[in-house]
Amino acid sequence: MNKEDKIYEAALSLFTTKGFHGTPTSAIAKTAGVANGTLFHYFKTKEELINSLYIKLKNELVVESVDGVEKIDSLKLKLEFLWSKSIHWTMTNPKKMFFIQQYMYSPYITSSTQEEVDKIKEVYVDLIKNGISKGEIKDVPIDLIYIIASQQLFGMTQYLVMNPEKYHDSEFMNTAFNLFYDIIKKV
Amino acid sequence: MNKEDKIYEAALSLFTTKGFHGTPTSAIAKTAGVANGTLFHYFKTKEELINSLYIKLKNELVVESVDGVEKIDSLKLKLEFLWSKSIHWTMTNPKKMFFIQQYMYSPYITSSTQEEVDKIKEVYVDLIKNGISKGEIKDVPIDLIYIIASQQLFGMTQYLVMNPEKYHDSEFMNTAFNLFYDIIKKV
DNA sequence: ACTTTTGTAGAGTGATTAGTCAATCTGACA
DNA sequence: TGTCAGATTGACTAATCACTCTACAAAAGT
Repeated sequence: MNKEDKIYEAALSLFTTKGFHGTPTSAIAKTAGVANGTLFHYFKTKEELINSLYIKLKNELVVESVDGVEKIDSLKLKLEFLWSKSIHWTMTNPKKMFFIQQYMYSPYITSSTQEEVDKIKEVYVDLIKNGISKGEIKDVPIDLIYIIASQQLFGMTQYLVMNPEKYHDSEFMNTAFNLFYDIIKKV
Repeated sequence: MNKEDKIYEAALSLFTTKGFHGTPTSAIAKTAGVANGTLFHYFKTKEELINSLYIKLKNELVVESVDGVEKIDSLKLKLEFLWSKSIHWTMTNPKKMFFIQQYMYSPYITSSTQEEVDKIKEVYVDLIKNGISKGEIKDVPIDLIYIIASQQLFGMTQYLVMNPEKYHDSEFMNTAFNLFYDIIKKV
């Protein structure tokens, strides 16, 4: 693994366990197995590091979840696909999701980072718009649907991380998806 | 206002805007209008301050939301009461809710604080248990319902803080509550 | 082969910070 | 009035930290 990725990995692990202020850049460098100066070669400041990491992870989640969704026709199945892929990503990378949740609204994340990340979510917003116009999704403000759906997904992943055996209980997972789908589907 | 409360107020404001590491205790003291030493008279460490503040706010939210709910009979109305009171608290104290969301899963919050806060949520858990046994709430694990319901509430408050005019649109608020209730009610 | 760019190292530094401490103040109670 | 516990102050300190700087190594370009 190259040094940049090692730094990302070390930062992810330390930020989630000790917090931003609780992890000196020196500790990140040490954990990553690189010199102090190397860290600052790749990232101008500590803040740039956390922002880059955030963008990287958000991208990773979306890219991996979306891959293959275009082959599916029905909206419900599309949603189920995205939902379960997102959850799968979380279950294989719990730290990463934890990081996202922890820093999503933190003051270390700059507004320009937030803007960049907002672009990524377009995929989902388009899907929702489409669903609304076809009358399959409730006609409420898109922002609201989006926030609520993602919060709901976060809640579910939190539960699954705490109760991992449920993840392999397909009956449970089915109920779980419906818990998600019921909010947004038009009755 | 006494000095302890002034410190709480200053800490709330600074922590949410600058983050935990971004606010020196000296800044908290200065904003609160007290001497540096006074802060450490009331709170042994900076960490104790953030933990006390967290507990204080969580308590405030629950106490203010729950007040009066016992007079209501129907489960749905009880939930609507709690839901709208929680939202009302958030709309009148957006900073406080923001603080809670920001630090809920942060490493500065110790596990003993988390335990203390968990006790507070018993009121809600009892309500859910009751609803399940009466067949009014979906029969899924309580922890799951609780997490999902609270995440959903958080999502709604986020939306309302960003779109405050909707808070006074009673038709919207009705739809919004149903968005909440639909997840948990048995069909 | 030579030059330029990029990567890597780690000691060093100036600034900042959490927490201490000794001193003074306040007010309650005898 | 005198005593005492708690409140308040702010200067001080020991430690820490983000970031710089200089030097060298490796690659890439020409």
